Amino acid sequence: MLSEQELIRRESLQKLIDYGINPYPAQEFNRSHFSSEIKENFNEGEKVIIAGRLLRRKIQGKASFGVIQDSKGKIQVYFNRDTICPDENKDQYNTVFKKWLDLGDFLGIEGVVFKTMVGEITVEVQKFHLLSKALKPLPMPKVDKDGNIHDAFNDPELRYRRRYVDLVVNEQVKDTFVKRSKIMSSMRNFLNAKGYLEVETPILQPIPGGAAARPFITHHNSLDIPLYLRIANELYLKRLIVGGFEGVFEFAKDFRNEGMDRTHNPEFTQMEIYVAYKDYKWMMNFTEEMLETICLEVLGTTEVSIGDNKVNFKRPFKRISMLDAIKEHTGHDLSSMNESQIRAVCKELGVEVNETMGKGKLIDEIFGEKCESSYIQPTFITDYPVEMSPLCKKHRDNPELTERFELMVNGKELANAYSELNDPIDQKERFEEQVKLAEKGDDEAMFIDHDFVRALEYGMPPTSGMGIGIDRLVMFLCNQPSIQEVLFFPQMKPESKSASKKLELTENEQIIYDIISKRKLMDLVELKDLCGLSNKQWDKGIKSLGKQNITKVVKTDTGLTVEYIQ
RNA sequence: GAUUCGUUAGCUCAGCUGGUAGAGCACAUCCCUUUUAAGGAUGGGGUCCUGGGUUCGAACCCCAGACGAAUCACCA
Repeated sequence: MLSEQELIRRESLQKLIDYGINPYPAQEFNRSHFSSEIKENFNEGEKVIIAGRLLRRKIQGKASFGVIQDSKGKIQVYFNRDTICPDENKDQYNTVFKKWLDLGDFLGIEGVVFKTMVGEITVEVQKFHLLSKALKPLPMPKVDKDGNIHDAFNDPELRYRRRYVDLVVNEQVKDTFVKRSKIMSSMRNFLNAKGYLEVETPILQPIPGGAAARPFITHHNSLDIPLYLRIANELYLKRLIVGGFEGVFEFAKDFRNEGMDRTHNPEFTQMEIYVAYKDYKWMMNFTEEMLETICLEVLGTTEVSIGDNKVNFKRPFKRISMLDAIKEHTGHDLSSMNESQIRAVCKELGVEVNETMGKGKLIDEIFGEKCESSYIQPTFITDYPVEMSPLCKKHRDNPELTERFELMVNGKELANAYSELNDPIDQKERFEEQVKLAEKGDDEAMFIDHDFVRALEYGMPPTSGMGIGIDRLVMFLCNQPSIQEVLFFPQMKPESKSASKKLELTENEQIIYDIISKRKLMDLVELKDLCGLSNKQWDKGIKSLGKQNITKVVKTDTGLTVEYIQ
């Protein structure tokens, strides 16, 4: 069902066509300037050709002001009837411009730059060309002198579902995505400059490996096998290190079939990098250098506001081992405790645990509950328990720990890195432990990837690998509280199809219709009784019939009568 | 998954104790030649999220459902 405004626009469209104007012309439109160039280099009297969307229009008789928005911003345009129509025929202004154009249409404009009396840089239109007609009205937010936004288009659901509209009317949304793109190219440039190779590895994987997560599953018809959408690309990148590359990285879309909230989308982007002959200590230096460089390139500063916090990405970042972090925050030194002692600590601290958790998992729980959220400034948490990290080398000094770090920022994990496990026999055993977990019902335990073990058997040099969540990094650097704000098209439930046409009468309407269409005219109360419907059903039915112009309720001296309209 | 709040015109939102739905912007008609969110006059526009129920009467009360947001839980 079209709204009145949409119907009017379709009529205007037809009138334009009848008048001989093609509302969707094919040919290229050559511009001389972007809006920003005109404003940055004001040059009174300069002839310019611009193009964009008509976003505001104020008609005041023979003159009108408008605003054209192009990809670089907005600029005011001035339409004067006698400039546009120097001859007798004033159609171009009076009819084409005033009556048949609408807000949202794309126009090409040839004109001259000047400043209005109020001092705003403006293009006086000499000729305008319709480049594309818009049939739906855009929301029209306005900003007043005090910076208040009126009629803001700010319903998150509508904004995400119609991101194209969001981008047109909310400039700051565009800024976020421009920044996202800059962050990614800055990171890519940094990695390329270090001499590492950007690669692409399979998204459809027969064995989803490299992380603990539930995968999406699909099916390949001609092979007749299940395939999984990748949850990580770690195992493939490490195969490439086996193959002899010095360093490889990939910006990877990963997919995890888990809950959605403001920090989790089913598909998200991770950058993973693996560098031969390095360890996790080297990777810490590398990571902080990369992040500092990106901040300076994209923001011009290492200082970032994230919510109420000020975060500084200036090197060096704080480093602390997980056990030291726990000691610092709880006063408990777990380093020499056994499992039952740690379990007692959990109880004392009020950390919820269950019987299936081993020593490592207990330590991880304590850290997650008591420490994680307090690391606002970038901090490397190092040396995780071995059970939590089946792809990571055991610590050189302590076999219960691994050479692993996570980078915490604003109380959240941003990056995760290892000295990669390259002992094939150890790797196979760790996989087998995961299988035992799976048999116990852990639906996130890893599958055994025999080919990956085989690759390690051919020999992988010592390697350090790191994964960094791009969406989360963008959230931090753009100070956005939700992942949906940094994804163009966040996953959403499908729109309901309740808009399905209701041309036919409902059951209740049909009952009323059957009676009144034979009698043509009758008393309302009598009709209602004859129908035998409940009050609500009657009320809805008769109102709906009235709206569809099938019946009409007429008030008379004696009461109400219902009339059937042919 | 739990709790709370919300869903009314194209957009942003009012709508009291239940009594036939309102405003601003946008739209339409007319007037207006340099305006700064908003010039003037007039007018049109509604599945009050959906379905039931209570009631003489429901946008409003009750039940069920859909969708969304926030918080929490779970999860990287």
